Amino acid sequence: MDPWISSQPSLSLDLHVGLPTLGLGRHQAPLPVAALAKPKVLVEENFLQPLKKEPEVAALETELQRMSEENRRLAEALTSVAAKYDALRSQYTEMVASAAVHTTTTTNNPSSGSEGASVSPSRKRKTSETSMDTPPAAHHHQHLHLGTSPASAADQMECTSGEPCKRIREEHKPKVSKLYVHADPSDLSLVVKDGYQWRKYGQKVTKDNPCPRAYFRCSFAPACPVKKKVQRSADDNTILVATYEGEHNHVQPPPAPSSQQQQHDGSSSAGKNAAVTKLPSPPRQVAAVAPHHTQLHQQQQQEAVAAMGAGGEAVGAAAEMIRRNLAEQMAMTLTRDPSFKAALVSALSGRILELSPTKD
DNA sequence: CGGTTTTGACCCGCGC
DNA sequence: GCGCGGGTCAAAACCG
Repeated sequence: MDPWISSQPSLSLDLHVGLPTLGLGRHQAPLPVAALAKPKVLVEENFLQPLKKEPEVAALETELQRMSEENRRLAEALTSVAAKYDALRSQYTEMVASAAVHTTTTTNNPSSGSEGASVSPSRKRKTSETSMDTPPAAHHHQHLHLGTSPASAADQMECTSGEPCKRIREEHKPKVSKLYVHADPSDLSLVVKDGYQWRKYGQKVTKDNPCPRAYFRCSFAPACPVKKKVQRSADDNTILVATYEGEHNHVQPPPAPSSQQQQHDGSSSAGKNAAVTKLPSPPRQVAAVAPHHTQLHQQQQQEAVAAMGAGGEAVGAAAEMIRRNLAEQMAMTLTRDPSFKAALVSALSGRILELSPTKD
């Protein structure tokens, strides 16, 4: 999400009050020279101030620094969240529009009915991700809104669609999460950049989707149980659906040291998938649900703080990292917040009612 | 040369 | 029990 945030129009929330806190690190470089040149002057200047105000001013300055830094972070985070929300909303609107077209033309078997209609209706087994009974947009709605536990969302779908809730087996399945990534439709590779290193071990053409599904294993740690399935959405082939199973038992592999902008492409070690990195912009994360990411971001943040404490030139990068992770966590927290979800659902459902001309 | 991708074959669970 | 379909294996090919 990172580089495109900077390209977003500023919300002008950064008041720029006080000293440029993050610039302090950079300003510290020339400072020692001046300090060495005339350290006394600075002290004397302070002492020339009225004795009454001196501690107040110092305290205020400190407070101002802290506030401005906090303000800056919050502004960044807010910008990120707003941009994400905007992308998500536009994507959702697209899906709703396409789903409306599908549902008005065919009530059942919305996926063009080419393959699904030819087989018997009971030819549906696991209902792992795309069942043919419900409009595909419904799945997207579920995953967009119930990001944290799509498995339970699937359960809910199963129950609401009239079938018995026989999903007990999935209870003890590894954690399943889905990630929707906007990708170039001309790009045939099924690579989703998520910061981890993956090794492809299989590819299959599934029945309900003409696009093949790729199977990946985490190759960063040999014992890592996480698996990933990537497949293009049946309705919108510009969307890659990555399904994660399990949780990583290791930290996120560090980004390539030279190219910091590619930090989320852990699978770029192989030569061919460079096609994905050629995307004009980083893949827009339409709906991200990867619970394990939060921990890793926290860890990254701690590392960044540690790097910041070390000082030097890493301060800028560390601060950037902190802001980035802060924004990530805020977005994650928002998407996890039930009240936020409820508000989002109500807002979007209102939007649906507006978009759909007449249904009842 | 080591790691990754490709791809056909095989395994296994589920519905009938 | 059989067939279908998803998931995995493993050998060959590929790549840096």
